[in-house]
Amino acid sequence: MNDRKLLVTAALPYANGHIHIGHLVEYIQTDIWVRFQKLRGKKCVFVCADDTHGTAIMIRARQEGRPETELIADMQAAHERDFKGFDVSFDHYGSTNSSENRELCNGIWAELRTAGLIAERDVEQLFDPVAGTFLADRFVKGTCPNCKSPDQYGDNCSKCGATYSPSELIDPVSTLSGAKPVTKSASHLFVELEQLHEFLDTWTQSGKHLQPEVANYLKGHFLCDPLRDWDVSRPSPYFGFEIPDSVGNFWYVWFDAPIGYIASTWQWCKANGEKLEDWWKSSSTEIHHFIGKDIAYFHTLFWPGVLKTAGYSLPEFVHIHGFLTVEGEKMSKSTGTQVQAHTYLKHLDPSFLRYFYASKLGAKLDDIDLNFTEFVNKVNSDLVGKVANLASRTARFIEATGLSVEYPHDGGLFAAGAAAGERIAQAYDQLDYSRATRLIMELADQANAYVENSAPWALKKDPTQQVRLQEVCTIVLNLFRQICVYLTPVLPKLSVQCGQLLQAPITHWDDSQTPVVNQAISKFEHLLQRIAPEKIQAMIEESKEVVPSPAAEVPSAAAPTSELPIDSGDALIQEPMAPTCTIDDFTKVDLRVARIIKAEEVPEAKKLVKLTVSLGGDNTRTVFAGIKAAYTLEQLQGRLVVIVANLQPRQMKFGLSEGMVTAAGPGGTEVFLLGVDSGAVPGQRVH
RNA sequence: GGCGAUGUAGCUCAGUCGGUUAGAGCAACGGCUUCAUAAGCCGUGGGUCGUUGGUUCGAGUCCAAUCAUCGCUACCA
Repeated sequence: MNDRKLLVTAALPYANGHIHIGHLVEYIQTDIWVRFQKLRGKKCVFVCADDTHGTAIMIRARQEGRPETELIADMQAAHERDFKGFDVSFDHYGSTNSSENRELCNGIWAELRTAGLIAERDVEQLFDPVAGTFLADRFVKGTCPNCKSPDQYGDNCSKCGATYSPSELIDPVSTLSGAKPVTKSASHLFVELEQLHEFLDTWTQSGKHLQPEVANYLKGHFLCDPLRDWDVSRPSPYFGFEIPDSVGNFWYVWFDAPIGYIASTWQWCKANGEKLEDWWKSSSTEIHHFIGKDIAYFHTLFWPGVLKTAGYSLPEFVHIHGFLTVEGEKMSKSTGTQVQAHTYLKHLDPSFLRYFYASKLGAKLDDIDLNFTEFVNKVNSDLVGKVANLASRTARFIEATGLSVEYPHDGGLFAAGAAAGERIAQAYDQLDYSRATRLIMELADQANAYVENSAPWALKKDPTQQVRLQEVCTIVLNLFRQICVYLTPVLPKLSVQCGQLLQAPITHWDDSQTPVVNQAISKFEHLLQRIAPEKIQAMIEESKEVVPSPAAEVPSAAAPTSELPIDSGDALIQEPMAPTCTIDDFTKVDLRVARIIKAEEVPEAKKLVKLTVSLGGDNTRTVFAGIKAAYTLEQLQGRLVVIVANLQPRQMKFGLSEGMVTAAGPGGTEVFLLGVDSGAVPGQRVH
């Protein structure tokens, strides 16, 4: 079994955004596992690539006025820089936009055809005549055909929950150009996954390839019903690979993305004189995918189905991890908790995040939380106070003499540490890094206690104890080195530094089993700097996206300052301009100033607040607004707002809503009610 | 509301097959030490294992119900 090779992949980052600390959970988790396997002497190859295709890339490139290839090249360079900065050490980092990937897609496609899994049928889709492109569901808005709610996306209604195709929308509008889309029929290609149902049932439920929670989830959500056909083609124009036997059609990005794993391996093979078959079509190679829980479906149903059909090896295991929360909440740009990799690197040592994640990660797919207080405490206490301190408090004593010629008696400490190695290795192998780090810290505690009891600083002052001093330091530095060996997968830099200090590089896990003796040592230099809490603060500040607070908005409107803030164009890109409307269209909408006379909690609702607004006199309305997370009841009580007064009342779960309160912002805590300058009174119309 | 999970010390978590008095780290408190980056060592306090019921000689662990929290989703007119 030991000659088995490992091929490891992490999910392919999409070329539409930068790497942030949430992504890094996965890359660090995977990198630790790979480094561990290599340190144990396993043949292990770690490949990844940028995921480059799809409508989003095409649109973005257009907005930036440059070719897609330029956009994806820039983004890939940024991704690789970020990964390097965090010591994520891919053996090869490719791109899904490669000739290898195209060739593999062709081959796999042919196999799917031969197996009779591909069906073709027409799909009515909306086409934007101005932008000259078919519109993905998210690029179309219109009125729900079921409940007549306006401003709904193309696939389902967020109001009544109806699902439909974009072509059924009433008065559809392209969010790209604002043009009225036309319905065009296009031929789409589907993979009939249901034909593989039995195989997928067996594979996912075998208990060997997936975490039990995942197998359970698939069984309850997908495998209990017939599997739906998968639409894997998109009509031109589309940024991707054209399907060879279906001119004008391109593979959907999710078809060619996982094939990118194989393509990247192939590129690695070419560069290293290896054969792809040995890695993807051989029982002597175990394939391990590491992914987040959001893309479980693709990797556990569609992907095994494709591999099986095309004659490639199936993954030995798909390791699925949870998400990162920061301070107990989802990452957010406005609070600065969605820290980008390059921002982190400006302020903090990547080793710290690697260690912190390791100390929190288990094999389950629970989310992990980054609490900054805990982060600072843990890193400073464990890495600096315990581990680095071992070298720091002994190395200088024996800079002149070096290590003892023979390893002295240490009361069995080194042997106990060596014996712990198998338990630590097992924890790493099972992805239980929190256990591994806990076990390692026990060793550090014992080593520090040994320093305390041996009191080298006292020995130093006694000229008759110089040999003993050298022995004690030899022991402590070897315990330190043993710990560094065990931490090598997590902290490769510390491992190298330790190798330099003792002039004995750490190259194998078994370096933990034998002490280094009779050896000069290098001059001691600090290995790690403690985290100053101010650095965290600075990092968060830099990560905050400028979002004007409601409080700041009012004075700036009343008293314009001489310095205008620089506003990014992100909001407009996020939600493109609606098509031109006439003044008649506008006057159909009756906007009125209203006063919130009562704001009530709706206990069962997560987002809704029940408002009673007055338009003056006896004229009051009940309005439900999705602003619970952004405002307290006290803040709402009494204030003036602008409402859409002639909106058709809507029956909601908690009552009838007779209007809409206007607000800007993406939602959640970022909702900003429109206010009016003083002087306006309820009932006045907005012109 | 649907689906998935999770509730163990102030915080983050471990707790194997049901078995003695439920553990660790961090934080807190007291003492010691001064080699070390305000690091280290020893000690102390702190838990009705969410709640209720059940199975059992015995339940943190198994079963049922219930409550709470988190994620996705629905409800943002």
